[in-house]
Amino acid sequence: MRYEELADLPCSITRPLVLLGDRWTLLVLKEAFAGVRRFNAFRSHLGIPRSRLQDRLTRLVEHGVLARRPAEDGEHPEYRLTRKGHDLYPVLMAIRDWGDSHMAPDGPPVHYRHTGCDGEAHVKLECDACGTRLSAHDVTPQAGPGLR
Amino acid sequence: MRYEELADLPCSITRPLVLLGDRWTLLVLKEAFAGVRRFNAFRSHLGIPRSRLQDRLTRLVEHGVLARRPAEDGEHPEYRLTRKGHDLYPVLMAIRDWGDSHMAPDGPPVHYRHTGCDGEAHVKLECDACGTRLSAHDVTPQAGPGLR
DNA sequence: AACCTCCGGTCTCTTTTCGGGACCAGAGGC
DNA sequence: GCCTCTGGTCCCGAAAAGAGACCGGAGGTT
Repeated sequence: MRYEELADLPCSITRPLVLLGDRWTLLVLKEAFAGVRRFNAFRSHLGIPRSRLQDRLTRLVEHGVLARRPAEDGEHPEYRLTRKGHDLYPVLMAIRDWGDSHMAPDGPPVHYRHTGCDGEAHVKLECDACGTRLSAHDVTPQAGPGLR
Repeated sequence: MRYEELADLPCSITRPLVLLGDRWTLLVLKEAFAGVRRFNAFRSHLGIPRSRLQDRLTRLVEHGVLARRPAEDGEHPEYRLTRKGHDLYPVLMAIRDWGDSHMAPDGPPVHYRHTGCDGEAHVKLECDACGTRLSAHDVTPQAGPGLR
Protein backbone atom coordinates (compact mmCIF):
# COMPACT_ATOMS: atom_id res chain seq x y z
CA MET A 1 0.00 0.00 0.00
CA ARG A 2 3.02 2.26 -0.09
CA TYR A 3 2.81 3.28 -3.73
CA GLU A 4 -0.94 3.88 -3.80
CA GLU A 5 -0.55 6.38 -0.99
CA LEU A 6 1.16 8.73 -3.42
CA ALA A 7 -2.36 9.46 -4.69
CA ASP A 8 -3.02 11.30 -1.42
CA LEU A 9 -0.20 13.76 -1.92
CA PRO A 10 -1.22 17.29 -2.88
CA CYS A 11 0.32 17.17 -6.33
CA SER A 12 -1.63 17.26 -9.56
CA ILE A 13 1.08 15.39 -11.41
CA THR A 14 1.45 12.59 -8.88
CA ARG A 15 -2.24 11.90 -8.44
CA PRO A 16 -3.05 11.21 -12.08
CA LEU A 17 0.09 9.15 -12.45
CA VAL A 18 -1.01 6.68 -9.81
CA LEU A 19 -3.92 5.91 -12.11
CA LEU A 20 -2.22 6.34 -15.48
CA GLY A 21 1.32 5.26 -14.72
CA ASP A 22 1.60 1.67 -15.79
CA ARG A 23 2.29 -0.34 -18.90
CA TRP A 24 -1.13 -0.40 -20.44
CA THR A 25 -3.49 2.28 -19.22
CA LEU A 26 -2.41 5.08 -21.53
CA LEU A 27 -2.18 2.68 -24.44
CA VAL A 28 -5.75 1.60 -23.81
CA LEU A 29 -6.80 5.24 -23.81
CA LYS A 30 -4.90 5.86 -27.01
CA GLU A 31 -7.01 3.16 -28.63
CA ALA A 32 -10.14 4.65 -27.15
CA PHE A 33 -9.31 7.98 -28.82
CA ALA A 34 -8.81 6.07 -32.06
CA GLY A 35 -12.43 4.96 -31.79
CA VAL A 36 -12.02 1.53 -30.22
CA ARG A 37 -14.86 0.56 -27.91
CA ARG A 38 -15.10 -3.19 -27.73
CA PHE A 39 -13.22 -5.50 -25.42
CA ASN A 40 -11.73 -7.70 -28.11
CA ALA A 41 -10.80 -4.73 -30.24
CA PHE A 42 -8.61 -3.32 -27.48
CA ARG A 43 -7.19 -6.75 -27.00
CA SER A 44 -6.24 -7.46 -30.57
CA HIS A 45 -4.85 -4.00 -31.24
CA LEU A 46 -2.59 -3.98 -28.23
CA GLY A 47 -1.81 -7.62 -27.54
CA ILE A 48 -2.67 -7.09 -23.90
CA PRO A 49 -3.61 -10.16 -21.83
CA ARG A 50 -7.36 -10.38 -21.22
CA SER A 51 -7.19 -10.32 -17.45
CA ARG A 52 -4.94 -7.26 -17.59
CA LEU A 53 -7.31 -5.50 -19.96
CA GLN A 54 -10.19 -6.35 -17.70
CA ASP A 55 -8.38 -4.80 -14.72
CA ARG A 56 -7.52 -1.64 -16.59
CA LEU A 57 -10.95 -1.11 -18.09
CA THR A 58 -12.60 -1.66 -14.72
CA ARG A 59 -10.26 0.77 -13.04
CA LEU A 60 -10.80 3.42 -15.70
CA VAL A 61 -14.54 2.98 -15.36
CA GLU A 62 -14.29 3.30 -11.57
CA HIS A 63 -12.38 6.54 -12.01
CA GLY A 64 -14.91 7.89 -14.47
CA VAL A 65 -12.51 8.00 -17.39
CA LEU A 66 -14.42 5.42 -19.38
CA ALA A 67 -18.09 4.48 -19.23
CA ARG A 68 -19.24 0.92 -19.72
CA ARG A 69 -22.54 0.74 -21.53
CA PRO A 70 -24.46 -2.46 -22.27
CA ALA A 71 -24.24 -1.32 -25.89
CA GLU A 72 -26.90 0.44 -27.83
CA ASP A 73 -27.77 -2.00 -30.61
CA GLY A 74 -26.21 -5.38 -30.01
CA GLU A 75 -25.61 -7.04 -26.70
CA HIS A 76 -21.90 -6.53 -26.33
CA PRO A 77 -20.78 -3.84 -23.91
CA GLU A 78 -18.96 -0.76 -25.10
CA TYR A 79 -16.33 1.27 -23.34
CA ARG A 80 -16.53 4.94 -24.25
CA LEU A 81 -14.59 7.96 -23.15
CA THR A 82 -16.39 10.19 -20.70
CA ARG A 83 -15.86 13.93 -20.62
CA LYS A 84 -13.14 13.32 -18.05
CA GLY A 85 -11.54 10.78 -20.33
CA HIS A 86 -11.85 13.04 -23.32
CA ASP A 87 -9.89 15.69 -21.42
CA LEU A 88 -6.86 13.42 -21.47
CA TYR A 89 -6.32 14.06 -25.16
CA PRO A 90 -3.69 16.76 -24.59
CA VAL A 91 -1.67 14.29 -22.54
CA LEU A 92 -1.53 11.83 -25.41
CA MET A 93 -0.82 14.59 -27.90
CA ALA A 94 2.02 15.89 -25.75
CA ILE A 95 3.52 12.42 -25.64
CA ARG A 96 3.10 12.13 -29.38
CA ASP A 97 4.78 15.49 -30.02
CA TRP A 98 7.73 14.23 -28.04
CA GLY A 99 7.70 10.90 -29.82
CA ASP A 100 7.66 12.61 -33.19
CA SER A 101 10.55 14.85 -32.15
CA HIS A 102 12.78 12.30 -30.50
CA MET A 103 11.76 8.78 -31.38
CA ALA A 104 10.75 9.02 -35.03
CA PRO A 105 13.95 9.09 -37.11
CA ASP A 106 12.00 8.56 -40.34
CA GLY A 107 9.54 11.32 -39.59
CA PRO A 108 6.13 11.09 -37.94
CA PRO A 109 4.37 7.79 -38.59
CA VAL A 110 1.07 9.60 -38.36
CA HIS A 111 0.09 13.21 -38.90
CA TYR A 112 -2.64 14.50 -36.67
CA ARG A 113 -4.29 17.04 -38.89
CA HIS A 114 -6.80 19.73 -38.15
CA THR A 115 -9.83 18.32 -39.95
CA GLY A 116 -10.46 20.25 -43.13
CA CYS A 117 -7.29 22.29 -42.81
CA ASP A 118 -3.69 21.66 -43.78
CA GLY A 119 -2.30 22.34 -40.32
CA GLU A 120 -1.16 19.84 -37.75
CA ALA A 121 -2.27 19.70 -34.16
CA HIS A 122 0.47 20.46 -31.66
CA VAL A 123 0.57 20.98 -27.94
CA LYS A 124 1.80 24.30 -26.64
CA LEU A 125 2.49 25.58 -23.17
CA GLU A 126 1.17 29.10 -22.86
CA CYS A 127 0.65 31.77 -20.28
CA ASP A 128 -3.08 32.24 -20.00
CA ALA A 129 -2.65 35.91 -19.14
CA CYS A 130 -0.20 37.22 -21.71
CA GLY A 131 -0.31 34.35 -24.21
CA THR A 132 3.46 33.93 -24.31
CA ARG A 133 4.74 30.54 -25.28
CA LEU A 134 6.45 29.04 -22.22
CA SER A 135 9.13 26.50 -21.48
CA ALA A 136 10.08 24.93 -18.17
CA HIS A 137 12.46 27.81 -17.44
CA ASP A 138 9.67 30.37 -17.56
CA VAL A 139 7.50 28.69 -14.97
CA THR A 140 7.57 29.20 -11.20
CA PRO A 141 5.61 26.94 -8.87
CA GLN A 142 3.57 28.66 -6.20
CA ALA A 143 1.41 27.28 -3.39
CA GLY A 144 -2.25 26.95 -4.33
CA PRO A 145 -5.50 26.37 -2.41
CA GLY A 146 -5.33 22.57 -2.66
CA LEU A 147 -2.14 22.44 -0.63
CA ARG A 148 -3.02 20.96 2.75
CA MET B 1 9.98 -9.66 -24.68
CA ARG B 2 6.45 -9.26 -25.95
CA TYR B 3 5.76 -5.84 -24.43
CA GLU B 4 9.07 -4.24 -25.38
CA GLU B 5 8.34 -4.99 -29.02
CA LEU B 6 5.64 -2.35 -28.95
CA ALA B 7 8.51 0.13 -29.18
CA ASP B 8 9.03 -1.00 -32.77
CA LEU B 9 5.53 -0.06 -33.87
CA PRO B 10 5.26 3.03 -36.03
CA CYS B 11 3.34 5.05 -33.45
CA SER B 12 4.68 8.12 -31.70
CA ILE B 13 2.45 7.55 -28.70
CA THR B 14 3.35 3.91 -28.21
CA ARG B 15 7.09 4.33 -28.54
CA PRO B 16 7.53 6.89 -25.78
CA LEU B 17 5.18 4.96 -23.53
CA VAL B 18 7.36 1.89 -23.58
CA LEU B 19 10.00 4.07 -21.92
CA LEU B 20 7.78 6.31 -19.80
CA GLY B 21 4.88 4.03 -18.98
CA ASP B 22 5.60 2.61 -15.57
CA ARG B 23 5.14 3.48 -11.96
CA TRP B 24 8.13 5.68 -11.41
CA THR B 25 9.68 7.09 -14.54
CA LEU B 26 7.46 10.13 -14.96
CA LEU B 27 7.58 10.80 -11.24
CA VAL B 28 11.35 10.83 -11.37
CA LEU B 29 11.20 13.29 -14.24
CA LYS B 30 8.75 15.44 -12.35
CA GLU B 31 11.34 15.72 -9.58
CA ALA B 32 14.04 16.48 -12.12
CA PHE B 33 11.97 19.42 -13.40
CA ALA B 34 11.63 20.55 -9.79
CA GLY B 35 15.42 20.82 -9.67
CA VAL B 36 16.32 17.52 -8.09
CA ARG B 37 19.64 16.11 -9.27
CA ARG B 38 21.05 13.84 -6.62
CA PHE B 39 20.34 10.17 -6.12
CA ASN B 40 19.25 10.43 -2.53
CA ALA B 41 17.12 13.47 -3.22
CA PHE B 42 15.03 11.56 -5.74
CA ARG B 43 14.84 8.75 -3.30
CA SER B 44 13.65 10.70 -0.30
CA HIS B 45 11.15 12.80 -2.25
CA LEU B 46 9.48 9.85 -3.88
CA GLY B 47 9.97 6.97 -1.49
CA ILE B 48 11.16 4.83 -4.38
CA PRO B 49 13.28 1.77 -3.58
CA ARG B 50 16.95 2.34 -4.37
CA SER B 51 17.31 -0.50 -6.82
CA ARG B 52 14.23 0.72 -8.68
CA LEU B 53 15.58 4.25 -8.81
CA GLN B 54 18.88 2.94 -10.08
CA ASP B 55 17.13 1.08 -12.89
CA ARG B 56 15.08 4.08 -13.91
CA LEU B 57 17.91 6.58 -13.84
CA THR B 58 20.12 4.25 -15.85
CA ARG B 59 17.41 3.71 -18.41
CA LEU B 60 16.70 7.42 -18.75
CA VAL B 61 20.41 8.08 -19.20
CA GLU B 62 20.62 5.36 -21.84
CA HIS B 63 17.76 7.00 -23.70
CA GLY B 64 19.36 10.42 -23.46
CA VAL B 65 16.64 11.92 -21.31
CA LEU B 66 18.94 12.49 -18.36
CA ALA B 67 22.70 12.96 -18.32
CA ARG B 68 24.83 11.59 -15.53
CA ARG B 69 27.71 13.88 -14.70
CA PRO B 70 30.41 13.15 -12.13
CA ALA B 71 29.29 16.46 -10.60
CA GLU B 72 30.99 19.79 -11.03
CA ASP B 73 32.18 20.67 -7.53
CA GLY B 74 31.92 17.68 -5.21
CA GLU B 75 32.32 14.05 -6.13
CA HIS B 76 28.74 12.93 -6.14
CA PRO B 77 27.15 12.36 -9.52
CA GLU B 78 24.31 14.51 -10.74
CA TYR B 79 21.45 13.57 -13.01
CA ARG B 80 20.35 16.48 -15.16
CA LEU B 81 17.76 16.83 -17.85
CA THR B 82 19.12 16.90 -21.37
CA ARG B 83 17.45 18.85 -24.13
CA LYS B 84 15.47 15.74 -24.95
CA GLY B 85 14.42 15.44 -21.32
CA HIS B 86 13.58 19.10 -21.11
CA ASP B 87 11.18 18.64 -24.02
CA LEU B 88 9.04 16.39 -21.86
CA TYR B 89 7.79 19.35 -19.85
CA PRO B 90 4.56 19.69 -21.85
CA VAL B 91 3.75 16.07 -21.05
CA LEU B 92 3.97 16.72 -17.33
CA MET B 93 2.06 19.97 -17.66
CA ALA B 94 -0.70 18.23 -19.61
CA ILE B 95 -1.00 15.64 -16.87
CA ARG B 96 -1.06 18.39 -14.29
CA ASP B 97 -3.79 20.31 -16.11
CA TRP B 98 -5.88 17.17 -16.04
CA GLY B 99 -5.07 16.55 -12.39
CA ASP B 100 -6.07 20.08 -11.49
CA SER B 101 -9.32 19.72 -13.41
CA HIS B 102 -10.37 16.28 -12.27
CA MET B 103 -8.43 15.18 -9.22
CA ALA B 104 -8.08 18.33 -7.15
CA PRO B 105 -11.41 18.94 -5.38
CA ASP B 106 -9.89 21.64 -3.17
CA GLY B 107 -8.34 23.48 -6.07
CA PRO B 108 -4.83 23.20 -7.49
CA PRO B 109 -2.22 22.28 -4.87
CA VAL B 110 0.34 24.22 -6.85
CA HIS B 111 0.03 27.04 -9.33
CA TYR B 112 2.54 27.01 -12.16
CA ARG B 113 2.95 30.68 -12.85
CA HIS B 114 4.59 32.50 -15.70
CA THR B 115 7.59 33.96 -13.91
CA GLY B 116 7.14 37.68 -13.37
CA CYS B 117 3.55 37.64 -14.62
CA ASP B 118 0.24 36.86 -13.00
CA GLY B 119 -0.76 34.25 -15.54
CA GLU B 120 -0.67 30.50 -15.19
CA ALA B 121 0.93 28.08 -17.59
CA HIS B 122 -1.52 25.82 -19.38
CA VAL B 123 -1.24 23.34 -22.17
CA LYS B 124 -3.23 23.94 -25.34
CA LEU B 125 -3.77 21.89 -28.43
CA GLU B 126 -3.60 24.15 -31.46
CA CYS B 127 -3.56 23.95 -35.20
CA ASP B 128 -0.16 25.20 -36.27
CA ALA B 129 -1.58 26.57 -39.51
CA CYS B 130 -4.67 28.49 -38.45
CA GLY B 131 -4.04 28.69 -34.70
CA THR B 132 -7.46 27.35 -33.76
CA ARG B 133 -7.74 25.66 -30.41
CA LEU B 134 -8.43 21.98 -31.04
CA SER B 135 -10.04 19.08 -29.24
CA ALA B 136 -9.96 15.40 -30.10
CA HIS B 137 -12.99 15.80 -32.37
CA ASP B 138 -11.19 18.27 -34.60
CA VAL B 139 -8.25 16.03 -35.35
CA THR B 140 -7.92 13.51 -38.17
CA PRO B 141 -5.03 11.05 -38.29
CA GLN B 142 -3.27 10.70 -41.60
CA ALA B 143 -0.40 8.50 -42.73
CA GLY B 144 3.01 10.15 -42.40
CA PRO B 145 6.52 9.41 -43.70
CA GLY B 146 7.50 7.31 -40.68
CA LEU B 147 4.85 4.71 -41.43
CA ARG B 148 6.60 1.61 -42.67
C1' DA C 1 46.25 5.88 11.77
C1' DA C 2 41.69 4.60 13.41
C1' DC C 3 37.15 5.76 13.51
C1' DC C 4 32.81 7.52 12.06
C1' DT C 5 29.52 9.27 8.65
C1' DC C 6 27.51 10.16 4.32
C1' DC C 7 26.68 8.81 -0.21
C1' DG C 8 25.90 6.22 -4.52
C1' DG C 9 25.48 1.76 -5.76
C1' DT C 10 24.90 -3.51 -5.65
C1' DC C 11 22.85 -7.96 -4.00
C1' DT C 12 19.40 -10.87 -2.26
C1' DC C 13 15.07 -12.27 -0.59
C1' DT C 14 10.03 -11.82 -0.34
C1' DT C 15 5.80 -10.04 -2.17
C1' DT C 16 3.15 -8.22 -5.84
C1' DT C 17 1.97 -7.84 -10.50
C1' DC C 18 1.91 -9.57 -15.12
C1' DG C 19 1.39 -12.96 -19.04
C1' DG C 20 -0.88 -16.61 -21.05
C1' DG C 21 -3.72 -20.13 -21.38
C1' DA C 22 -7.82 -22.94 -19.60
C1' DC C 23 -12.37 -22.54 -18.55
C1' DC C 24 -17.24 -20.59 -18.51
C1' DA C 25 -21.81 -18.64 -19.77
C1' DG C 26 -24.91 -16.15 -22.77
C1' DA C 27 -26.39 -15.11 -27.64
C1' DG C 28 -26.99 -16.23 -32.26
C1' DG C 29 -26.52 -19.01 -36.59
C1' DC C 30 -27.52 -23.07 -38.85
C1' DG D 1 -28.75 -29.80 -30.90
C1' DC D 2 -24.34 -28.14 -32.10
C1' DC D 3 -20.90 -24.88 -33.35
C1' DT D 4 -19.03 -20.14 -32.91
C1' DC D 5 -18.23 -15.68 -31.22
C1' DT D 6 -17.84 -12.69 -27.31
C1' DG D 7 -16.97 -10.76 -22.73
C1' DG D 8 -15.39 -12.32 -18.62
C1' DT D 9 -13.16 -15.25 -14.68
C1' DC D 10 -9.55 -18.38 -12.71
C1' DC D 11 -5.20 -20.17 -12.06
C1' DC D 12 -0.28 -20.81 -12.28
C1' DG D 13 4.50 -19.89 -13.63
C1' DA D 14 7.39 -15.80 -14.82
C1' DA D 15 8.75 -11.18 -14.32
C1' DA D 16 9.00 -6.95 -11.79
C1' DA D 17 8.68 -4.31 -7.58
C1' DG D 18 9.65 -3.51 -2.46
C1' DA D 19 12.65 -3.68 1.42
C1' DG D 20 16.59 -4.13 3.63
C1' DA D 21 21.47 -5.81 4.13
C1' DC D 22 25.89 -5.01 2.44
C1' DC D 23 29.85 -2.54 0.16
C1' DG D 24 33.48 0.85 -1.03
C1' DG D 25 35.10 5.47 -1.64
C1' DA D 26 35.49 10.34 0.22
C1' DG D 27 35.75 13.45 4.09
C1' DG D 28 36.00 14.86 8.83
C1' DT D 29 37.60 14.23 13.60
C1' DT D 30 40.53 13.03 17.08
